[in-house]
Amino acid sequence: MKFIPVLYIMTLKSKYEFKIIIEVQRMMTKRISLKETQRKERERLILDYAEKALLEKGYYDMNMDEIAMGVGVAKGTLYLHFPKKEDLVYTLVEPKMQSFLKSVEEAKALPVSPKEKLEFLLNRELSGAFFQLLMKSSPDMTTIFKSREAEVNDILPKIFSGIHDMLSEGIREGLFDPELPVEFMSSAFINLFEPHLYKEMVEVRKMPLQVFNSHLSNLFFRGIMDTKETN
Amino acid sequence: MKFIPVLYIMTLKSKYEFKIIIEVQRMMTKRISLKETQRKERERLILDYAEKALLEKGYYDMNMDEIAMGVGVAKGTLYLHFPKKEDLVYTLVEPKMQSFLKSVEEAKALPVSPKEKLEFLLNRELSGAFFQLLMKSSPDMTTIFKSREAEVNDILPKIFSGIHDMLSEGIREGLFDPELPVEFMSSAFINLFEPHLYKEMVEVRKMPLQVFNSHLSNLFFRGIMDTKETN
Amino acid sequence: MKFIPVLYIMTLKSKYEFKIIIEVQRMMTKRISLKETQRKERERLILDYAEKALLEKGYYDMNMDEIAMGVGVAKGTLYLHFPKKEDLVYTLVEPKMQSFLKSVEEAKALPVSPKEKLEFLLNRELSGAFFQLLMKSSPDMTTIFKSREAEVNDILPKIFSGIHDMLSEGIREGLFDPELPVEFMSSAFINLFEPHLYKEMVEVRKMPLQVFNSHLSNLFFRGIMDTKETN
Amino acid sequence: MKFIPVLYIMTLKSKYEFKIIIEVQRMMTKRISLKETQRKERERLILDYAEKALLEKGYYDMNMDEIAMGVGVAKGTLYLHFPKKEDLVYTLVEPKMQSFLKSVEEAKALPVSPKEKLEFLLNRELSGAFFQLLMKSSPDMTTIFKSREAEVNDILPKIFSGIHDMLSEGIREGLFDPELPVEFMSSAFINLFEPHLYKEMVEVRKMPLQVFNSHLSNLFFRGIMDTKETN
DNA sequence: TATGAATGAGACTTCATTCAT
DNA sequence: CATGAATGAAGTCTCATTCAT
Repeated sequence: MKFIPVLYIMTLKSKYEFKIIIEVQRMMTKRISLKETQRKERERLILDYAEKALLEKGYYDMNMDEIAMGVGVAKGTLYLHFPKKEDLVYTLVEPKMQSFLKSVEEAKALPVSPKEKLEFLLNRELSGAFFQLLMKSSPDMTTIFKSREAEVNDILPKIFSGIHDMLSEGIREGLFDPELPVEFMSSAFINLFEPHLYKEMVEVRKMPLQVFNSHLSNLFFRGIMDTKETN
Repeated sequence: MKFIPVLYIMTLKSKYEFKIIIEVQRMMTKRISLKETQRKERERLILDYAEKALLEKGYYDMNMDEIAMGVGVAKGTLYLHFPKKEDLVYTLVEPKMQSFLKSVEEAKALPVSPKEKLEFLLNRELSGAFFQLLMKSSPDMTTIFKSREAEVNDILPKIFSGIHDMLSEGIREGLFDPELPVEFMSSAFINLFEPHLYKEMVEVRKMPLQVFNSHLSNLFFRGIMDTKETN
Repeated sequence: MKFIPVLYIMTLKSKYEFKIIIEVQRMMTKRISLKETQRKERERLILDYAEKALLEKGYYDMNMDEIAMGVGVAKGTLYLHFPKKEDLVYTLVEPKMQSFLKSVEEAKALPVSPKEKLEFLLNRELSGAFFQLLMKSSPDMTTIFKSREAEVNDILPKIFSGIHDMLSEGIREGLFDPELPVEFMSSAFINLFEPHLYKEMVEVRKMPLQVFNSHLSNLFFRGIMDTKETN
Repeated sequence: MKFIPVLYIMTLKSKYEFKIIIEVQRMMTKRISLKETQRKERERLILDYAEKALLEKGYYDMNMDEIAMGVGVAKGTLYLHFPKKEDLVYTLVEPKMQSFLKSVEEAKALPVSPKEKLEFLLNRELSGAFFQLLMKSSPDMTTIFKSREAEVNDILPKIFSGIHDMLSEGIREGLFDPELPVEFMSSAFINLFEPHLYKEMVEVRKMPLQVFNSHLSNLFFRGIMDTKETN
């Protein structure tokens, strides 16, 4: 059992003491909980809460106090897991970049056409992991990532070159317009993961994800298609 | 005993089932009570220092840096106790107003003559709590308390009307001069708490408080006495 | 003719220029206006405006910008007349103290009873010059006057001792209660000039000044009267 | 020509007769125009520097000290031009939104096909003013603009609906794929202004702007083209 | 190990005062 | 002389981070 006191006193005029306990129980208390498991779990909780906060408020408006309170741990505990605010955020972003990279590599390895490879990537990553790109795009993140330049520069270029390869392959196979520079295509492809369109269509207008994906994929592939092949 | 737990849950992750127990209790656990005691002590230290500073220098010339330094804590610590400078000062003034009001009400309830009621009030409050009136009188305070208008307007009018009532009672009973407007009397009575006279006589010239009080009370009651009654 | 541009632009969205001229004409353009006269006049305007501001807002909430704007001169011009904000305020207060002192001395010299002397003083100064005492009482002023200690200490003691003398005279003549310390009486007398009572009665409740004065004088003199004389 | 003189007289001494002349005129007097020019110039310098800082570091990492230093003025001077940090940034963003809106309206009014209208818009605004969208997209900006909600909500919806109209027109004329929701198209169109692609291609890889534009326009219009019309 | 009170650097902003025009 | 833009010291307040318990 764990206690999570979440307390926000608005204007306390009383001279008396009080203690508020919010008792949080897990849905299933399986008791397999070794210390390390607990640690991981808490880390998960922190990261989940932080992700939401980051997306909603941005790096600067999300503060450590709020996260500690939201997760139900002390601020000090946060710092046991993540020595810097920056670390917390980077820990959030890094696995998303890794997962994206993994998807890129899986896509590349598929025994299908380049177009289908890219569509696979789009389907796989659209719904969740394009997070990092949002992050990378925010000017804040640029600042934050400066201190992680080495690590970031290990992952992102691999992602870009993977995409680049699939697009080049498509050009070589006469599928994609050879007059469009590959870099242009790849940047535009990356842009598809940009969260605004997704948010607007899927979250606000409730367009089913599959429909959204198919529109997006149509838009892009028609756009880069080699139209001379139809002649 | 009165408990005011004000709970404001901001955004709790919802993967868990919540059971909320609001357990309100007096200081019992040693650990907590110790901390809480320390907290109170520190708050006392801050308030004491701030009161001195406020009286000596006024609201604007007293600055948070100086208070922090004087108390021996960091600036941030001050803000842990009092979110705004204003709050610090208001916390200083509010209990004095409350105490004054309480004394007024006690005085009113006494089964003695109006004159004795007012004398009781004078004796009770002269030595300490007339602070608020100094405050209210300074033009700064008027400005500062604008944001606390509601609270101030809850207390002060009660004080004034309480005094007004006792004076009216005295007039009806033929003790006080009916030709003096009650408002005049009550303003003059309030003026007795003005700290200059007190400071000069009691603090500077070391007049015993009781002597000071009796002079003051003499001065006032002779002043407002209905002299025609002797005819 | 003089131009006083008083301009407060709220949210200017226009890309165009504009100039606003407020032309202020004197009621009677006597053209006797030597430079020095103009200078004096402006100084008068500044002081008048500053006095109002000081009374309404206190020392810190009244700012030089506002005064300059209110008077219709540039901020720099203010500083030609008064090198420091402090100087401006002191220039405001000083003549009031002087005038008060003069009245005290006139009162003392009158060939009438001490009570009548003090009543003369009350009548003379109540309506205007008790200003300085308000000032002296505000904690701000204490700070400000620190830099003028020498000057202030030249005037105020004379005032107090003048009043002291008249009261002592009254005691010697058997008019005032010999059991009340003279210092107590004099402080209480000074307190009569405290502006709250005046404001409340005369300004808010529109009590005629003469009535107010007579009440005040009644209150005080009955209060300090030697009641044994009636025996 | 439009003049917006907004006059707010705060408390003018009333011993004088006033004649108020509101004389509105264009820059004529050399002196004033000189000063005004200087003012404008300095404001330009500040805005330029701030824009750079904002783009590089984001709202929170750009600080007023740094900008003042960078521009070579004192911090106070900054606040002479822009009362709040927010104002500085909004002043940066607002004209870009306005210019974009204007371009949208011009585009709509052109006597050409919807596709050509949108291409005109793309050509016109790509190189400079898509700034606002970057801004609007950053989570910070969402926060910042909360205080300007009214103003922002006056401009942005007009932009979106203008684009929406041109796209709908295109669908009606059988140019654009009727199976793609207009909202999808318009969001995708807006996305074209997203600065990453531009930066990468034009600024980093030095692709000529016209080439970049033509690629972009190709990509988009092929993407949304109604392909069934060729049948 | 977990806590949360304490810290203090640093951000924004104000305003008395100066000074070039 | 008069002006008012420019200055910068100083104040309030926030929040990432530390550390004694």
